[in-house]
Amino acid sequence: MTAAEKIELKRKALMKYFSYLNERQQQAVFSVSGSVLVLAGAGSGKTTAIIGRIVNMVYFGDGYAKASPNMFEEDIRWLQKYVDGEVSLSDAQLRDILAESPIRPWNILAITFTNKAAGEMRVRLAEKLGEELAASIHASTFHSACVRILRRTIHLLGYERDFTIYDSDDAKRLMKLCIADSDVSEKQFPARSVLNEISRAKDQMISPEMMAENAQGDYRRMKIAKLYGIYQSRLRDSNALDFDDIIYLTVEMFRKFPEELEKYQNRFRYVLVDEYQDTNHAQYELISLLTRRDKNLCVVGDDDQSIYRFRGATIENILGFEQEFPDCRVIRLEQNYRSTQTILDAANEVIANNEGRKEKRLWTEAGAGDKITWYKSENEADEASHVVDAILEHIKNGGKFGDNAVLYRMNAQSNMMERTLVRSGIPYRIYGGTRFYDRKEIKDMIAYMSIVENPYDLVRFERIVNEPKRGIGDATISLLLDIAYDLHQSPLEVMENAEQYPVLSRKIPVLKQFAAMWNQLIAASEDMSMEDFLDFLLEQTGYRTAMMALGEEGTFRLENIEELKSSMQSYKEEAEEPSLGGFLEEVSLYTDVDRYEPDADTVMLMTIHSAKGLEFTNVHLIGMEQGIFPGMRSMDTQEELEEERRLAYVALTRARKKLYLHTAVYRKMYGMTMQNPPSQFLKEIDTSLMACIDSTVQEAEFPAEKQSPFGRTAVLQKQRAARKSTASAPAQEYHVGERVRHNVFGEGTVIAVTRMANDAMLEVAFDQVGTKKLMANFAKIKKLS
DNA sequence: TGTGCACCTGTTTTT
DNA sequence: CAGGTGCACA
Repeated sequence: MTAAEKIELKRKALMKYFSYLNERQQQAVFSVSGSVLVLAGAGSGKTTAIIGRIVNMVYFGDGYAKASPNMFEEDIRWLQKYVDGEVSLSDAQLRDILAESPIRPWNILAITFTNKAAGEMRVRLAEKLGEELAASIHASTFHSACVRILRRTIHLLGYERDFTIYDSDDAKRLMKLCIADSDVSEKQFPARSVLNEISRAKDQMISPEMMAENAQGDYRRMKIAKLYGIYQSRLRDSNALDFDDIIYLTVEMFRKFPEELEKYQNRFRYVLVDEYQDTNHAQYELISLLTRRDKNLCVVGDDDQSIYRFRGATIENILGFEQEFPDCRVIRLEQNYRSTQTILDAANEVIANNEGRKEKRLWTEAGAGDKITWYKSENEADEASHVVDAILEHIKNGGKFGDNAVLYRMNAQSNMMERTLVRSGIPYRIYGGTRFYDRKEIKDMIAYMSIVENPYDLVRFERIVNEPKRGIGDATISLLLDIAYDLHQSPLEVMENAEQYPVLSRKIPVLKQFAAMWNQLIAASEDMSMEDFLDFLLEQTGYRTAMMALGEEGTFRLENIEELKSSMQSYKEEAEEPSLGGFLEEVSLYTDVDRYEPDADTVMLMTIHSAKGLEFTNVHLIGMEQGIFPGMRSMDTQEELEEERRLAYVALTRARKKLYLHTAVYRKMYGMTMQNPPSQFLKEIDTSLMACIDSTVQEAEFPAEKQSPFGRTAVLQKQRAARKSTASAPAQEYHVGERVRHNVFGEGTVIAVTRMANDAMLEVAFDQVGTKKLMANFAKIKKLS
């Protein structure tokens, strides 16, 4: 056997090992060294390929590209048998024969955007590689990776190691304080938009000084640069970082301290970045610094799914990758394992209208499948009941609620949908909106715990110093904060020494009292479990008493705080060295998508943005109208329109089997009724892929229809459909004791009838599923006579 | 300092 | 329509 043949044999064995992947995915798996761009279309088995790639690196190293012909005769025979399928070899045996300097797992850095994605990656790696090997692979988000680096090195930039992380709400509070102390008004410079500009600047690695320089002559930008400067110095005073700082400061630290960079280059010799289309410039810079020396960088992404431009993601990172890394390999994953060809055709057709993209065309072996359904409704109520109809139809055919997702462009659109689902007794969950950790009471608790950990945290201090009310008002707070800023002291110190500051004289007792409580909390935090400390805090601060006084609402809030305790418990179970500080850090980097439970058998409601990366058997896309999707503000520029189109592409490709598109002729928005034409994206889909169900009333528009022999009935049917999409008996006909049948819940007995405006609420004891409340006009129920 | 009412202004949000 | 904000007044 020649050397070339031996190498070939090794490669065949590797291909056999990874035969669960298609050819393109295998290419990605075997491209271990150098720079690699994987363009992974929606549903193309991207994650499977990434996991495979890491497994290959850890088990076999660069054994595919750099295979040596050195093998024992014995091994050759075994390998030949393995390739021919005559024998199966264990992972260990194969590694023995095939590995060429396998990569040590701790030399691999795998970066994702969400905690969920990172967690999933760790789980899947553990399945393939075993706990031990998987644990030493550094798989985390940009932000947690950088936080870890900064905990070690941030003192080089003059921050303390135990810095606090501010979320956007904290940042906004801080910015408001900055604006209040400057010579501009919040009217001209809303905190939100100033922060946005600062955020974009940090994405570009622009410092306050640089911004001021660039802004010469531009009044607005000069003022913003000034605010940026104040904001940064106050962050530093509070020993706090905002989300953008986490990346910005890491890059800055690496730029200023090459010896630190080198340490991390030695540690992370192989870097993999998922969702590369969503990276911003600073993140690009970070990756570029880390991989500058060894050049082992693999990025995976889909330019067509770049939907976070408004948050600073630059699609140019992925589009320009080949220019930045001229020797890179480009691998396209276009075979889709999720959707039907019909859905893919529609998605391909829509996205093909974009100019700035890398050509890709998704295909599948799954077959054409059902046509896409376009429901034309009269208004949003009608639209919602069409969705409900489709869901109930699916249930009737043996499907599950959890197979269905309702996706929309704006959170506000969920309202009518939610009401209609409630009335129909369909279980659902809404994702997005107010996150658990965004609830006021939770943030208050976090704030109390934060100032115990870090008394310099001015923003969290400001948040709770008068919550519950203690007679420390805005005027006092702002005086106190000014002193703290000027003396670089913590508000705790200022309060303890309140008598030294004449301006505070009238408030000395309350301030001293607060300081005493604060110190008491600090002491307690040191010798109590986290949960006990939370209870203690709730008592000492008077928060519990204040909540009790609020009645029902307060009870609800206290329940949420109780739930925070269970977060603490699960944190303690998972963390290596649990601490209050660690818990606070985890909480600050945690988001609601992490709470997504695909197993719950409920209909999922969410924005298209939050649906990215998820898949559902049936997707109901509501509000496919000009002005909503694409949104009013996105229709002016080509770039924004293309982003909306990518969003449409994401939405369409979420569906496995069935896709329902919905339009309504009239839609109430912001309290007024709008009349929007169907979305241009809908029109970009070939009509042959769609079946249209029209329940609008259009007599005036089609006078010809009236004259045809069937016209009258057609119009009548439409009118009936428009009025009510389900044929149910009028409310007044239901009485207690009557037997009814529900499409989903089966038969049952009416046990209560509550009359309402022009409907009635029924309580029905169903034989199989127990008692349900239904609106007589909306639920699909029928009297059994 | 705390409250209530008139006014205004509305995308999307992985960390 | 609805939540957030600013301002006037107690």
